[in-house]
Amino acid sequence: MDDLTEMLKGTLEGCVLEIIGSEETYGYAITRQLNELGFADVVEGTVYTILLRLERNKLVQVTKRPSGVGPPRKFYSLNDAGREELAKFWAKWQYVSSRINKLKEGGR
Amino acid sequence: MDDLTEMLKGTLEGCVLEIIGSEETYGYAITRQLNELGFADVVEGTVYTILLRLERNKLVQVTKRPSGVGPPRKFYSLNDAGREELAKFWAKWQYVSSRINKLKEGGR
DNA sequence: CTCCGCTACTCGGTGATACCGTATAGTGGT
DNA sequence: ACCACTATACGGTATCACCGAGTAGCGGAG
Repeated sequence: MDDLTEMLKGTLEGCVLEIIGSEETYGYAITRQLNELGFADVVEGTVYTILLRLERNKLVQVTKRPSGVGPPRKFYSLNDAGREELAKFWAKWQYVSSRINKLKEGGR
Repeated sequence: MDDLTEMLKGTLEGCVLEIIGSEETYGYAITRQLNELGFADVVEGTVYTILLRLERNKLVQVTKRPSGVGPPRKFYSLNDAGREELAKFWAKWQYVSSRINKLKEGGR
């Protein structure tokens, strides 16, 4: 599958929110999860920029813990604002994807 | 539904391609179709930038015709490259939306 | 012991895209 | 004469994913 970056705009951040929401985790591991999920070309730098943005926007709680196999990890979990944002993301996704699928099926 | 613009990045162009692919039409009418389809906040300016880009990328054939109710209209139809691009768009959409839905259903 | 590889995060800069506001212009109604 | 609707163009903006280089900790191969 060739370049998906443009189509991921606005959705990748939501995916990261979902991953954090289901389990407290950290940037490097999130990148690996996204890769295994099929977003093979997503690299660390991209995920870290998203995480820093989430932190700046106060949607996550951050805890730094030593790793044992490398530098310390920054663990992220959602706060109330983050959970609200996640819910809004899925509502938008539901809305947009249903309209696009309707267009695809010739719904006009 | 609040602001969808970020989520439409990378998909709105595909939607316009689909609309053009199903019927030869012009910018103003495409905007109205998108609005009726549920993308209520998409305005003319946005559609015209997409159309100019499609033209620049040689994905469409353009014919100018008088209107009778206003200035002349530029009618767009897909050429071979445009049809190919449209097929690629739907393949990408299928790929991305299925992965995101899997993530949503807790597929990890 | 030094180099390499894997883990792990930061940050400045780039390119693509949708959006906004404004301008231009044709037609018809008041 | 003005306004509303139709119709297109264009310069500037914000946001986002991406890229590349840098920093840093740990363990194993040579």
